[in-house]
Amino acid sequence: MPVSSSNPEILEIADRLHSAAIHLLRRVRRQDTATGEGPARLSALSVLVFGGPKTLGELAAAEQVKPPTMSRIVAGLARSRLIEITSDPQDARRMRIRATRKGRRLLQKGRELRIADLASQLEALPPEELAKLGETVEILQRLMAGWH
Amino acid sequence: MPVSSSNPEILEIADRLHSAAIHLLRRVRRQDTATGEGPARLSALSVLVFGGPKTLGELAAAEQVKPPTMSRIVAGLARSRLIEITSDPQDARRMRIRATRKGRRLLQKGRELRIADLASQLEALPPEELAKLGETVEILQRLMAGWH
DNA sequence: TAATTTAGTTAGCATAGCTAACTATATTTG
DNA sequence: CAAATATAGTTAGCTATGCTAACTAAATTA
Repeated sequence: MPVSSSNPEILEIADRLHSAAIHLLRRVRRQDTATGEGPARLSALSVLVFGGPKTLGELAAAEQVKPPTMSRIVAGLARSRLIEITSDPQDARRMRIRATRKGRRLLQKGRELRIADLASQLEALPPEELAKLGETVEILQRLMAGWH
Repeated sequence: MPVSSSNPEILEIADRLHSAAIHLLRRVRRQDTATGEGPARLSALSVLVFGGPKTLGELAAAEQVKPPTMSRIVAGLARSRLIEITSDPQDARRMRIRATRKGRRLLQKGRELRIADLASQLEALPPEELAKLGETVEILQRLMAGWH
């Protein structure tokens, strides 16, 4: 299916959606400095907290990075005691990586800062626009659940 | 107004919106490798293409990075002939930085790849949901225009 | 004119991405 | 069953991107 066949209206919406996502994340990312961890570590930790224990390879795939990159991210998280590593008894090559209580707490705190910042901005919207936003985001989430 | 007073409904919407933005950008970013330039350079170039010529300090502020960081990003873009640097005749300390034709072409190409990818995914939506998405994104854009 | 402020650079550090080459463990196959 | 192959992760070494501290040069202020 050639993408160039998209009609101009869809391209216009895609363009605005793309731009909105960029500006939104640029804004909320400013809260992350408070956690003391870099973006790659926070993102990997989030996968572990919300997706449960993973091997290094699974984590790398989820984050769309190569294994050597994830290897160092995991090393950093382990050094900060945010994750725990055990070896798989079925396969000694694999590592079992999971978030520690400290890791879950730190991620939760960082998340709350981002969400609270965003929510405080959304408060400026009139109720009916807010409701519409909520419905639309659900549409988007359902759509994106089928991606990859 | 303390953010912690946001009602749970707004927090829920903020959370979903945040998550949707993350997954959307993670998806479209995969197109960027085709440009041969890194994310910081593409983003700075985008500011120049859509916002017109800037000084280094203005660029750094727009990208929310410190001047030394932008200094190297600009050096990289100049080495690839994507931008052009002249000195301000009014103030010899300032640099006037602008995108070259090559820079505009490269940015446009990368943008098209992202937008086309996103648009092709949006085609799966029924027309009325697509229309609703378009309206909601406009609401978001108006809201975010007043941020910062 | 001298002091201060402003714009940008340089040096040096940490994080985050990659590929190529390696080790160690599993699996497959002759 | 032993040898070949495949798989999981690490190490080494490169580039890019973020920072702070300390610097140069130019403009402004006292």
